[in-house]
Amino acid sequence: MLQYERFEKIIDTLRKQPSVRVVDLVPILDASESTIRRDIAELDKEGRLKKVFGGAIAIDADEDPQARKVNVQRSDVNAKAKTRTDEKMIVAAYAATLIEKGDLVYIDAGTTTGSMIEHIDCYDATYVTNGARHAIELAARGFRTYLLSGQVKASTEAIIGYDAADSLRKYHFNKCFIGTDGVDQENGLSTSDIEESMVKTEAIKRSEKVYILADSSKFGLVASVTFAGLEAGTIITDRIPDQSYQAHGNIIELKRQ
Amino acid sequence: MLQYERFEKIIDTLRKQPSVRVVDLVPILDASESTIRRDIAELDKEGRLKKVFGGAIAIDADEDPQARKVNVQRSDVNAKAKTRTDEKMIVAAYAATLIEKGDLVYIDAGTTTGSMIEHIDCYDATYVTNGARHAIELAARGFRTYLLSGQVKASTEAIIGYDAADSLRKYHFNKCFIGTDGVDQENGLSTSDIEESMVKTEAIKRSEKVYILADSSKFGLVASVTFAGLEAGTIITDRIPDQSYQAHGNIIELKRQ
DNA sequence: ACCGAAAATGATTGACTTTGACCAACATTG
DNA sequence: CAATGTTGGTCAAAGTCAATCATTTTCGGT
Repeated sequence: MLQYERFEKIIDTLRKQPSVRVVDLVPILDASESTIRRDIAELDKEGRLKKVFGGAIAIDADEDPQARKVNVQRSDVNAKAKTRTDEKMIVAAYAATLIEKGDLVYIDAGTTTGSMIEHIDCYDATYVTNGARHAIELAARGFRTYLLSGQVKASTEAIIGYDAADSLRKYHFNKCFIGTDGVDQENGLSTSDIEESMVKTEAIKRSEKVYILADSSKFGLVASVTFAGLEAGTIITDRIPDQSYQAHGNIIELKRQ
Repeated sequence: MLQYERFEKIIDTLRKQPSVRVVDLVPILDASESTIRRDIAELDKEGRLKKVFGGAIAIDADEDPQARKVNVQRSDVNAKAKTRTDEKMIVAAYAATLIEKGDLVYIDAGTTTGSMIEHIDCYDATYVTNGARHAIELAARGFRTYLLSGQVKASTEAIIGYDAADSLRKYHFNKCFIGTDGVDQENGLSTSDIEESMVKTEAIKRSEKVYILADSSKFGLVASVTFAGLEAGTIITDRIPDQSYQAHGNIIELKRQ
């Protein structure tokens, strides 16, 4: 392994935990204690971590690193939630009205779909979601709520991966509401996480009616992984920025210019 | 554990409670009294806490330093007016130290097990839980976290019922940490919700080592549904109120009378 | 492709630091 | 005042460190 790789792995480890011991790094880096000590000494000299007896601690030691980490990740979610609030809310509020008596509904994790929850008023329906926080809110509001199993992704509080996609297989939804990071003519609907995309794809496959929630800022964007084509469902948006998308015909534009 | 980690944990403990005794820190830090005394002496020298006879007290930054001095004089660790939360915290903090490298750990939903999370420092382990809030917190702190599938109970934010118990069946845990509403000689371990009890029973069945977290107030109580006998696992408590329980032999009592 | 210098690595070692156990002295409680 | 809990000092054991050296890898020059 390259010295550079070890440096990155050490720094990366200290991003995930406040401190690390030399001996704990041995199996991670597959290098001798001597080498790791030299690495830590070098990184300390560069000011990228603080060397202490027995190991190293992440820089900015004054702060409580645990609290800091939680705050950082929470603010990830919060920051995204605050951007384009109005547009998202218009989209979310309309989507919520589509839920009808007796529906089995899937609600994708994400900020836009999360905004739906406060607008939902159909108690004679069952809700399934992969958003841990969504599930808590839905249950607190008295809706019959089910959560998927699987790994929890910290930044979005979503259940993702193979396990989550697999636990979707028992359901046959009437309607599903899916968020997206990008809507593009050529590349369809895309998201930044491949494990999230697996869940979205599976949910779409298992639903009679598919609604994609995308505020106008998402058009023209392409994220890492395409999880479906534009024709996969009905796109709900506040405004279509580019008329060429209308050729698809399955777009609901809420705020006509 | 690095000296730095102990420092942080001591300071962290003092953020949650105004004072702490040396002997109470032993199970939390998994270090000897000698070491903890040295740590407290060092932290006192750095001005991050105030060393007093028997333990340490927090230095409240918001307070007027003059007033603080008065408090220092008056405040006596040995005049312990501990609340129930303190007892839960002692139990939870100790339980967290039991998690080791490579473990596959199950953490039951509930407040006592929830208190464990802030004390967990083993990043080389995998965590499975049926607590939606627990999963969010664990993931936010950077732990590899999995959530069970199933219905979400609003009042406890727990995933419960047949589906949850079923989704446990794929796992084989090294350790599980289970909360309980009652610990009784005759009626064993009990909880108030039959659907929660199903999950607890299944988790216990699927774990090599079983830890029951029960602060001293739980002894002698019987809730609606028994989910296991007293012999099902090791009971961790702050204090055993009735010596007759010691006949079972698998009880860890953290706070000697 | 081959060579030799330079750099990186892993093992070893003696010095140094930290830790836990012990204990006699001291403080607190009832 | 007796019983109990706490303290700081000492010591041996365990853990960690930096320095050193032999070996391996990398790299530039031929």
